[in-house]
Amino acid sequence: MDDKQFVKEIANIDENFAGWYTDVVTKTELVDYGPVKGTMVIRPYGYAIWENIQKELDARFKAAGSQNAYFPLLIPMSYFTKEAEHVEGFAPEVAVVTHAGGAKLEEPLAIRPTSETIIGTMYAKWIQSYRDLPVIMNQWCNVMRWEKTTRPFLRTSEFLWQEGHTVHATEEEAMEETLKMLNVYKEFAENVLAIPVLTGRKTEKEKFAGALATFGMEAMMKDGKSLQAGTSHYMGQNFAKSFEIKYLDKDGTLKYGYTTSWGVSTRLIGAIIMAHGDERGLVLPPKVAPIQVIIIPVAAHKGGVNEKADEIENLLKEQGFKVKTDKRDMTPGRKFNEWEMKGVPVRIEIGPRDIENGVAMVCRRDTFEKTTVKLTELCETVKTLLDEIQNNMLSKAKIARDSHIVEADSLDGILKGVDGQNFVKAGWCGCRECEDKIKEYAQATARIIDSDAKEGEVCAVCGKPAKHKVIFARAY
RNA sequence: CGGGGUAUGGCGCAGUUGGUAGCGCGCUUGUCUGGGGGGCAAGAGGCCGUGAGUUCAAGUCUCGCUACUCCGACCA
Repeated sequence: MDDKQFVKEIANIDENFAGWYTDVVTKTELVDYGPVKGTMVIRPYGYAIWENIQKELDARFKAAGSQNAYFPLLIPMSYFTKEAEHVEGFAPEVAVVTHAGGAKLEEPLAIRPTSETIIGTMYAKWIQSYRDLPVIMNQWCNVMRWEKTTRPFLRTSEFLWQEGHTVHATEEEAMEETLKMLNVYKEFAENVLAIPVLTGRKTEKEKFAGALATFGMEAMMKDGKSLQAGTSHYMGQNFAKSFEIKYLDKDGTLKYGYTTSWGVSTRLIGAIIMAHGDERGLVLPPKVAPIQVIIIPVAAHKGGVNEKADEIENLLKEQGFKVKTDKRDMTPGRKFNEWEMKGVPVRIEIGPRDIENGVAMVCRRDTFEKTTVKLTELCETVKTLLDEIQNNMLSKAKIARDSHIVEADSLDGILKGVDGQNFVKAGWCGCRECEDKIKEYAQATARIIDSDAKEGEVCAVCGKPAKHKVIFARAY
């Protein structure tokens, strides 16, 4: 399918959202498929988005007292068996190296699916005293999980992420850290990615293998499905006990630490695509867009057009904007469409007529609004426009999401809700059976525990008194 | 792991009752164009996934294999 056909076929993105997503991802040159099933090659345009995400997150982590470090890719299999729930949860999806150096290895090596085990082992060596706490480290790396079905960015065998791992002296402090990082993610998602998220505790069924509590942030995609966009786990002393992370406290007794971990991945790029994309392709929030302003010279064969475009480019670059001038020998219309598909927030068209009048055409990606701007006011306009687009994208997404949250008090109500592409808030008694019934009946899972139930509220499944109000949704 | 589908040029596809492959896009060259996916002209590019079988003859029919994909189950 060529691009022209593509645009036609995605005219109604809700019709086949998954297909729309896959096409956008490949056609905008974000990724290519790797030779190994389920792996993706992140191309420069896609990777640049990731770099922007990294930069913004890293600043936040450091402000929260975290330091970056790096731990090995290969983890001895025996490390995994130390924490029973953890190994049970991850064993099915761990890829294992059995041979190296031309011989079979004595002990198989796991390719990290997550690094709690190896980091825990190292922390145990490093931590002696309460004076060593807290330990707050983060690593940017790749991990591998052999999933059965994969989709670029959303679920790939190998993906890039950051994983923060912390150790604290007390339960309170560790829980505080868990929630603090969850809020860092929330603030980041909303202010940088322009994606509103719901945060809250996960149910037992949905929590991380080995954690005492998992908190997550869930974002609503354009088709009403939910995407888990980040998680923060409170491990209690589970891992500390398995890996002997102990410290000598002020009172002279040896105590186990309390650990947490938190992570977000390249899945966030998928979230951006599915939360903001429209029938013409990607729409990137200015704060993560690899190119914020694309300049398109029109009738460039005429004298002075390319020179003017260069002049504008340099002017904007001096102001710190990410700018590119597209001088390829193609018709302008074609370039318009291409850069729209790639989600560039602002487009500037400059041709002989404009130069004569001392103006340029400026078009914004989020609303397609096109205005004539005096060249002398261009920098100002672009600056305001980028801010406006960033804000508009968030408020648009918020309105879209809030209008798709409904309440239900029965299984049928939940089914009807998710069929209508909604998040459904419902009472839940807290038992696994009812949760499973909802999954079976409505293909919806508990995304987060929204709040404690009030007096008189009942479980939507069994009718017994509800423990919590939970957000149910179909999920990616 | 269960059920369905697909495999033909870089991409998307067509190929009739068997007769040695065609279309659109892209690509190359030239030219006119250029403010929303341009026009004209000339080109390049294919062991039809793979192994066997039926036949004078297989992209086409039969069987096996492999890969990919969709829907379930499983999961960030």
